Amino acid sequence: MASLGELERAVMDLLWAGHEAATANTLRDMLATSTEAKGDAAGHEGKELAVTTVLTVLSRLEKKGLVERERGTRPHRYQAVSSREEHTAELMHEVLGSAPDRAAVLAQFIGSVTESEAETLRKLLGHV
Amino acid sequence: MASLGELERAVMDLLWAGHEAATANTLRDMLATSTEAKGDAAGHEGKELAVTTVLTVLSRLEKKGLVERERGTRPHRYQAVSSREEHTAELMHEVLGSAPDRAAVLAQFIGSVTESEAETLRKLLGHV
DNA sequence: TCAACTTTTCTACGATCCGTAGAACAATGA
DNA sequence: TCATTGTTCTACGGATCGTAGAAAAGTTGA
Repeated sequence: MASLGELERAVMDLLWAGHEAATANTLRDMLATSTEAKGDAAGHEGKELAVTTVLTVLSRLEKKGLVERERGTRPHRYQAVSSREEHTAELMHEVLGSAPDRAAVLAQFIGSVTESEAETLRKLLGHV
Repeated sequence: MASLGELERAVMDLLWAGHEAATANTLRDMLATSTEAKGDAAGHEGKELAVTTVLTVLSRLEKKGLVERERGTRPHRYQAVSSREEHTAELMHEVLGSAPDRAAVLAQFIGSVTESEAETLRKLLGHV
């Protein structure tokens, strides 16, 4: 109930990266130039999208609770409801929460974490 | 690229729970009775599905790499490729992996973990 | 070997989601 | 008030999923 499409994700990435509230037009331009000019790998973006397209995805993202907009200003300004980190962590909890044996999942999870991440975790858990 | 539909999930739950390889017929019966007779909350299951329906989802799950089948025996027998825990942990890694700042996500994640889970994690990380 | 039955594969349809955008409507500025 | 800019409505095509019939393939008792 919170999976994103490719364009939706691209928009969230911009909102998360930028980040102050942005208008649909700004986002359209950003989408047109982002990841472009790299000439390298699969140039995902670089398409000149119609503004209505951007507005549609923004509405959908709003409905999903990922984005909120200021309706006061005229060109509405959109921003992410939570940071990418919060959102991602929340997703992780969602995934974890759907399991009957959380401890076992955590064990499995920790088992395949890089050493540096393990170190990060140890610090975060600050075992006294 | 690994999100499951409602029925697909129900089938995986059975394969993960039961858990020896099962035939499509067995699964159909299990789906019909599982979560039924509870008369309580939303009785999700309890539908008598057509066997072909079950076979279809099993094929799709196979294509997704979540299920494998023994083609030798005649009623093919299906089983989960990995345990629910492995799968869930993998999903968590997938979610985490898509973030630029993994450490920040982990911090956020740890921040909202229950104390008992924090304890579990400390043990798993075996300080020192 | 053949008919009857079981199992699997093929094909398909409706619902929902997502990318995409035109048409229509609303606000704003001159 | 009119032209411009921004927003909402409506819609369509592709993909995924629940659902299952039709057809093909395999199995088995006689």
